[in-house]
Amino acid sequence: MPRAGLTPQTVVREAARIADEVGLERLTLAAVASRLGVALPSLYKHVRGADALNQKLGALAIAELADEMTAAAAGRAGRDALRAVAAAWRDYARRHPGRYPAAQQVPAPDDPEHVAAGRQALDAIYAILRGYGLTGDDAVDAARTFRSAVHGFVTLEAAGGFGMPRGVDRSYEQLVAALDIAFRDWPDAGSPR
Amino acid sequence: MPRAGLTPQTVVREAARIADEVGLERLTLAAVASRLGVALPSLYKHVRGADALNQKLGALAIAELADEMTAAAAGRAGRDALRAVAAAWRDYARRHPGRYPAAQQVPAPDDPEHVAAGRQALDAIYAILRGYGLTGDDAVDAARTFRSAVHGFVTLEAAGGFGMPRGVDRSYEQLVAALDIAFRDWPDAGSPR
DNA sequence: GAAGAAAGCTAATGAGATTAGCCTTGCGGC
DNA sequence: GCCGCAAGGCTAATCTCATTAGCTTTCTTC
Repeated sequence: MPRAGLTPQTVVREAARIADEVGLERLTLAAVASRLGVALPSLYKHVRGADALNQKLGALAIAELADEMTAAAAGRAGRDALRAVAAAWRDYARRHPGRYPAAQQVPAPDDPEHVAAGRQALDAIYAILRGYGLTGDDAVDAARTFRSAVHGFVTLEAAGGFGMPRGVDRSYEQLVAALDIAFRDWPDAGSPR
Repeated sequence: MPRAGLTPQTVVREAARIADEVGLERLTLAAVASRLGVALPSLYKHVRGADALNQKLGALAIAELADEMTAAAAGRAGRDALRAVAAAWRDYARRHPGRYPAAQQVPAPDDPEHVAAGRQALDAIYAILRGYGLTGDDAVDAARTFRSAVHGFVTLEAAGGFGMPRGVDRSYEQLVAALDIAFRDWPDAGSPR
């Protein structure tokens, strides 16, 4: 029998596809093995186990997300950049409902690519905030606010948490507009920086 | 041997305690049974299974959260109410790291108490927004923005997603201040209401 | 063409969820 | 007080999934 020719990468990629199809919480090693046409224990030659697969999936996802955020920000500034990155973020979460939650894991310190991808995503946000004149502690606070608002929105949306008939697209536009207003008139923390 | 004297309520409450101790994802029927001093299958006389327990846990949690939000809002208005409810929300999430994520499930339509608790939490938010003069579609958008920002923040915080040394308490204050600014100067959607 | 590492396999173990079916407790009605 | 019976708890069995151990086979390299 010829070999299946697996690599850690093919395993993680298949896991990503399955996660998007059935949801991250229903991703199992058994399903990955079945889809790749191998017996379950064979996967252990490529990944350390279910936890490690999850972490690698997170690294893949945050790298993809960071790339799309960076691309969206390219050539834009201020409110345009804010809107483009926010749209790219939500779009990624909607196209990849399984990968997206995996992307939110804290990068594993022993995986330099994971750490780098996390930093790239964060850098895309800081670049936007520079356009609003926000730096230092203000930028940290504003970046956390941006991440919170956008992440919270796409998470609640994915969970079906928005029941009212009011259009969700419209609400997201309003949320982004609210961020724009807040960033333009960023509240003074009332302490020296 | 005397009976253990379980009820659906005692089972759910013990599950809530365990979830807070070890995390919702590690909550198992086996652990609940063990803590209650019964065999695992005995639980099925009180809850339909693991999924149902999770849903009931969500109902318990959103009811608790809604109560604390309502209490925080009592006697306050405007920015004070906003700050108090936001603080109560984050506080609940920190005190109950296992219950909190369960509280985010969409209420089961066949559980009237669950639905009512969800509505109560939402009403607490609408009450705040009325203080800012936000009603109708604006209130829907603003409520989604508030939920997104606060839920996103506490979720990222719980996941350890804020790595920078900047104090997280301070960032939360700034997020709430940003919401205050946005609500006071709510962006016009540019369409008739 | 042989050696050896790498990749796959089967078998075994163990946690957890679920279902079926038994046994007993303890309450309500007499 | 006692009887009946519903409800609560149990054991046993089955299933899925994760993990480890150890065997076999396939490539690759010299």
